[in-house]
Amino acid sequence: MPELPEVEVIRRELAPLICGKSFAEPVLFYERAIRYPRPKEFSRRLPGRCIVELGRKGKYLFFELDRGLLLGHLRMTGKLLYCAPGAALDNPTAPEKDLRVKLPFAEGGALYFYDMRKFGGFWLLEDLEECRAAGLSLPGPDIWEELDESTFVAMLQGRPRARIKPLLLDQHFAAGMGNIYTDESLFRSGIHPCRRVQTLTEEESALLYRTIRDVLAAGIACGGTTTRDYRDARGAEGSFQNFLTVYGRKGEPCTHCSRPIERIVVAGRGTHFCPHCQK
DNA sequence: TAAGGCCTGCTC
DNA sequence: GAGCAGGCCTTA
Repeated sequence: MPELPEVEVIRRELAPLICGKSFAEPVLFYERAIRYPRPKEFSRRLPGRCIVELGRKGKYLFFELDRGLLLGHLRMTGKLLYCAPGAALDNPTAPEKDLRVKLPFAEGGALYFYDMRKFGGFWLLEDLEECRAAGLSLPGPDIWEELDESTFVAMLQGRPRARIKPLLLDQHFAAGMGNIYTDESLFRSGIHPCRRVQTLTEEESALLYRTIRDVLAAGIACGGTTTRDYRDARGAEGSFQNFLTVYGRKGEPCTHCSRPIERIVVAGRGTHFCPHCQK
């Protein structure tokens, strides 16, 4: 599922391809993928608006327009594929399978939004003030772009009672971490996912920050993690799944101590860890 | 803090 | 054929 590295890979691929282009009339195959405003209003307002810049905050894509802002979120199974003018769409499955929205450009070419599970969607805002009306609560600081070590450690100190894994997954605390990269970061830091933040030493908090950065950097360098559905904007798979140490490896030997990896449920999420190496 | 809801396809 | 997978919102 797309987490920060996957969304960042897509952003980097798409930016040079679509910046400067203007949207034409969208084609909605699944209207509920348009979260705000109403689908008809969305289709009326979007055409003619030009993409100035493609940004990212947490797992949201920010299409900054000459007027307003288009937000996109892929949730679990969303894919955003770019098709150049006159080229065949390089969809690994059938062209129509799971296609929810087509966003054509006036200059030719189009973005295709696929989403098997229909969780992802788009919000068209005139400005950031409109978020509340759109039912959006914007994420906290991006953990890759907007937080340095001392800030992150101080933020942790402000949440002493929280358990570390649910806190890392809280997008309002810090944006970008999902289940896979959180489990990997905690294993590589030797920290048990259920630890209360107040039991972490300052050294452990700092190590966790640096480990998170290393893991996210590796994920980005690998083009993301494809456990099942994820594809980048060209339809290609990532390769970080080949370097996972705990996620999806229940029962397999720990890469460090060879004892079996365990899977428990923490705050409703499947959580993979090594009980021997993570304290 | 925890749960339910949104979804579909795969696993048991 | 039920239950699980999970990001993020809402509700309790």
